[in-house]
Amino acid sequence: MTPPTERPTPGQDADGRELLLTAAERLFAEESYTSVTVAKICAQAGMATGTFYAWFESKHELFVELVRSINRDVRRAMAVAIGEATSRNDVERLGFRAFFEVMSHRPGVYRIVREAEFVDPSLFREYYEQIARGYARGVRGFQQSGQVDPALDPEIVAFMYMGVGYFVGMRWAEWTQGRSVPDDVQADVMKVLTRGLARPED
Amino acid sequence: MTPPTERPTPGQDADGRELLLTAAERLFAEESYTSVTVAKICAQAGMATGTFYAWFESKHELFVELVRSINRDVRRAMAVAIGEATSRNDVERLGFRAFFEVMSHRPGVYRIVREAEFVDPSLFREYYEQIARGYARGVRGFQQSGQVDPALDPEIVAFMYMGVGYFVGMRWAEWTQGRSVPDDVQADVMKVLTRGLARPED
DNA sequence: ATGGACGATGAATACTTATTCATATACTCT
DNA sequence: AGAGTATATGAATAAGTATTCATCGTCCAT
Repeated sequence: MTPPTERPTPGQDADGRELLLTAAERLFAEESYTSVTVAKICAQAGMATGTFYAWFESKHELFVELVRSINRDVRRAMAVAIGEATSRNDVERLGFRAFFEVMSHRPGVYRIVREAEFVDPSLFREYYEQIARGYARGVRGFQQSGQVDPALDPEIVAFMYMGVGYFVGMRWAEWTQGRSVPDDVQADVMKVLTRGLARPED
Repeated sequence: MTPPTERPTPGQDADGRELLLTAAERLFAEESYTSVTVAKICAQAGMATGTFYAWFESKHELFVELVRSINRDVRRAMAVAIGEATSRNDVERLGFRAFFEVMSHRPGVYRIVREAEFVDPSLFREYYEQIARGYARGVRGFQQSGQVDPALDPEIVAFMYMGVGYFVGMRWAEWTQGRSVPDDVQADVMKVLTRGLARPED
């Protein structure tokens, strides 16, 4: 009824929201939205079922926040990895590597993003459209500096990037035991994209 | 209230399974597995709830059969479209076009395939691994005939194809009103893949 | 006619699960 | 110590839904 304090206590005050989000991530990474019950999340977080509603309005609200926080983490990890790099080759290589690394180190985290399509379709679109805008901006820059064929539509290229990352990540970071995308797989992906997007005359 | 007998589907014995599968496809294309109830499927198919279990063991069994039949349909449509074509350019162009056409003409059908990941994960993997094997075989052939860089791993290329088809199809065949992938989008996709997979010396 | 096979029916069952609420605990300030 | 506040508890509630079952129609071979 009374919503919890607007801003979580600044320190590491074992915020109930954080606790629940962490517990939920672990569970949603393995099981579907439907089969992960509020009771299970609370058990995993070490609290009673009713406490859930002191921190979240509903199971759905927690899921939305979880997806948004994953989005932030992935974007930040890629931005940090890319750092000051500016050449297309470096940016692409470091970006893909960071993306695959998140998928490997937080197993199943991307499964959650995928399931968002069925839990909250507009959230799912929001997620990918935001990422696509960022990629398209990058592509446009490379077109201006002559590193990408200017005849290509940046949005199409962005969706191609995402599709490749999604499927290759799913296959090698999630479907295999090693749970990390091997270097030679990344190398082949880079090779195809490097040649595929280059200006024709090169 | 209901006509005397269930209307015999033209040309076939009025198989309850077919009726239910068709009704279910329409519903699953729009709503999630959870929110499509057995009662709704039966209402859509024009039969009473209990009748469902005369034709299927469970809601889950119907879903599995639906995904398998979509898989067959997609593969057949692509095979028919490709026909006798043998050049890489024709095979790719016709294959992608056929795939996007299925997504456009049976709106939401691919949503069902995607949701399979959460309803029955092994079914989902089975689906994509089967398709990947087919694509990889094709890629290997093109490598032998010198139309694809022989240094690339066919399985990696297959997953890249699938990722691109998946995301581009989702964005242009499902997220837009027109609900069909425009020719210039297909052209850009083809351009990138054609160059990206070609042998380096070309 | 008639028996019975094959479906069809839809109310009843059995179970699951999100959410609420009356109550308890812990901690802070005076 | 006592009042006040924030958070925790977990049993009870309410709603939803897959599946079952006793019963009913329709058709066809005898």
